[in-house]
Amino acid sequence: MYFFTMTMPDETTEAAWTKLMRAQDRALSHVEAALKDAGFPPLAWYDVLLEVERAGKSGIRAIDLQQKLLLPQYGISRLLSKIEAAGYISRQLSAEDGRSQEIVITATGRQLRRRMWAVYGPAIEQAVGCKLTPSERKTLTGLLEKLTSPPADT
Amino acid sequence: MYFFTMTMPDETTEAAWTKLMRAQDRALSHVEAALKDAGFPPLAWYDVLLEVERAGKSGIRAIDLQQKLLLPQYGISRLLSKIEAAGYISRQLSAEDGRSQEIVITATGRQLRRRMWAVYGPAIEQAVGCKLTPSERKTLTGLLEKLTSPPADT
DNA sequence: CCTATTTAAATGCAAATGCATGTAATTGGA
DNA sequence: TCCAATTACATGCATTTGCATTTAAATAGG
Repeated sequence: MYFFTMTMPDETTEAAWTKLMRAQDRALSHVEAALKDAGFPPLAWYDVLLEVERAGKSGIRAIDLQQKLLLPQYGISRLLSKIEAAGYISRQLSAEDGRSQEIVITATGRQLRRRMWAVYGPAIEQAVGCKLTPSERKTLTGLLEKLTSPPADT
Repeated sequence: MYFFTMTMPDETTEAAWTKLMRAQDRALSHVEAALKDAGFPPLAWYDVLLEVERAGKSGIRAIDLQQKLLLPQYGISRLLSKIEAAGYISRQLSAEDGRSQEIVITATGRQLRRRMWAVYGPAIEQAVGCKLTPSERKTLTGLLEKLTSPPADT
């Protein structure tokens, strides 16, 4: 038999929670704004292009993208439609699985990704890199990593 | 005369950026899901109710809420409409400034905030508190605080 | 081999969001 | 005092998102 206490957070937890929300919002806003100012599509496009580019010639299935990018199924579906319509990727039916599709990056897609990185990279540097020392960045990464660890059950 | 280098992020910066995005997404999703599962409105409602409650009898102006919560002007405007329609706050015209309104929490609003906290608190504890030691939480908070510091110009 | 279940992806519809603009009150010159 | 600029807030419209459902293909069980 178990007693389980629905423990309330202490001040250090509340503070960490709040700062996490604020810091992420700030950093993300900065990056999204930089992309938009430069006339580029949203960050999500970059993430897709990067993964699809990494997948190489054989491409990647939508469902695998979905898992990598942690987006809902309909989110990926519609995102791919837009990126395809813009000519940066192509979707071709999978030979093995008729339900599936292989997504491949196009030449202009590769180009767009590269040009976006020229804005995205410095924006990350401004939002995160230059605010912390290398050792602080490692510490931060380690602590955030712990937060991402599998949720304690129930 | 200045030379300015658009520096690219190193691996530690990229890692910190990525983890920040992931960890925040995880934590926020967990909390939002907990609230939704319990039949409560989104987190933003809580934030509003808390600030309005803190403001006490005299209330708080929409624009002050806007600054505290870092939401766009139209976001606050519509959010307040919904929360008011649900009966948790009341908006009354300001005596001093005819453009402005004083927002005050209602009894049921106070009650809702308290009931939400019973879910929100433990959810934060699960998402953040129990994953880190108190000293780690303090370190994390400090590092995130640095990220929120004013942006380096241009 | 045939049907029930599961899986991959698309989509209709309603709600939420972003952007630009509108309205009304206040402030700040000249 | 009068009018232009600013400030506080609301809202129309287009886009995006979330949810539930649909379609079509693959798999599993008998």
